Amino acid sequence: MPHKVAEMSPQFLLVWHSNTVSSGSSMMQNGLDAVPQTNGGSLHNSSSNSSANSHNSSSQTNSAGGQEESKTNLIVNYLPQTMTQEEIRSLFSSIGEVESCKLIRDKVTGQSLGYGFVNYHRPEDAEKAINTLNGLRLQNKTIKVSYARPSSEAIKGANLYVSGLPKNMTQQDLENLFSPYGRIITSRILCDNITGLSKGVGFIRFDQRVEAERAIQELNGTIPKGSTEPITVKFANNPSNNNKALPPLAAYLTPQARRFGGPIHHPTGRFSMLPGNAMNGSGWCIFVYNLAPETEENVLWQLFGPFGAVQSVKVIRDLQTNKCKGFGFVTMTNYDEAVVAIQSLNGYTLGNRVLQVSFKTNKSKTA
DNA sequence: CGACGGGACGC
DNA sequence: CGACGGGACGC
Repeated sequence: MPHKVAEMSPQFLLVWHSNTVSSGSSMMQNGLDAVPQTNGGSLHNSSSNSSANSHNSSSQTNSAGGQEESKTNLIVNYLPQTMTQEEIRSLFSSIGEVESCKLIRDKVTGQSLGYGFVNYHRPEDAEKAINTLNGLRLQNKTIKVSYARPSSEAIKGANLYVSGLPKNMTQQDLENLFSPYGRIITSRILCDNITGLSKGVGFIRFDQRVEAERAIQELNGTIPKGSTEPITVKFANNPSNNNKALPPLAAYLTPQARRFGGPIHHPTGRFSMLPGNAMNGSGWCIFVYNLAPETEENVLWQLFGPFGAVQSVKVIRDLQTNKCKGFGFVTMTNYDEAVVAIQSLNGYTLGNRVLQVSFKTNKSKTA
């Protein structure tokens, strides 16, 4: 059983909080908050969605369309904005051989739409990817990994916006209210950021458009049991027709600069501890020492992902035993984020081992 | 105590 | 009144 981050000492579990899209700037000044890990050894954020329930093996009974659901094809949601297709491939390849990988980008701007597809050769790898990568924190996001449904027109536009909910209604209450009308993919109740109290507004995403339509017909204007106010149920706004803060021209006049996270700050001459060959042109290589023999790549993703853009991770194994030789490497895109990760994770207790984390040096057995 | 990979230009 | 953290089906 591989170690999970959640099993580590809680006081060391650091999570990156930032509202800014990672642009490689002054991230060191921003706060790192210690996050008390609720026990359980799982990073899965089951409170924010319900898809796990919907994708049990029992749900493989085909729904109306009669389409067989793929057991190798995954949809990945809530990806960090800067994450590239190759980084996604790198992440999912840590589980097993990936057949194909596709990050969905805006057709005109080229910006990531924050989701993509990963298809494995083997169903067991897809299952393992869900078990180990769903809920993984990467930068300021918590990714979601679930089986992709067969693509069809029937599943599009099935997201509902619900308002007028009683303030004491829970996510589970909301699901109970809507579940008679179809298979719920995600649900959410919006809460005030400060008070944490419900805003009486939520979202329900159904599997099928027709399910959403029927829920509107049946529930819009009705008064939930125990409430006095009728709820409004309608289709959610389409994010592509966003009326958000004007996405000014400048934003996609220089998409390249953003894609690569902005200028890299070379520490040359300004610091006594030079990373030296830690920088390999497209990232900063970090050495992680004192990993347990059973360590798998996903552990490194869990450790470093919250601190910023991770390009790749590697657990070094003995060729005969296939056990980790006690160390590994992580390549991060941005120097500032790498520094914070090193400062935060060096000395971190993983299991019963104290990690040593630093920029990679030149040391090697043959040199 | 221990400690820094490995694929591999090839169109 | 309200619009997610977060553009969910191949952009």
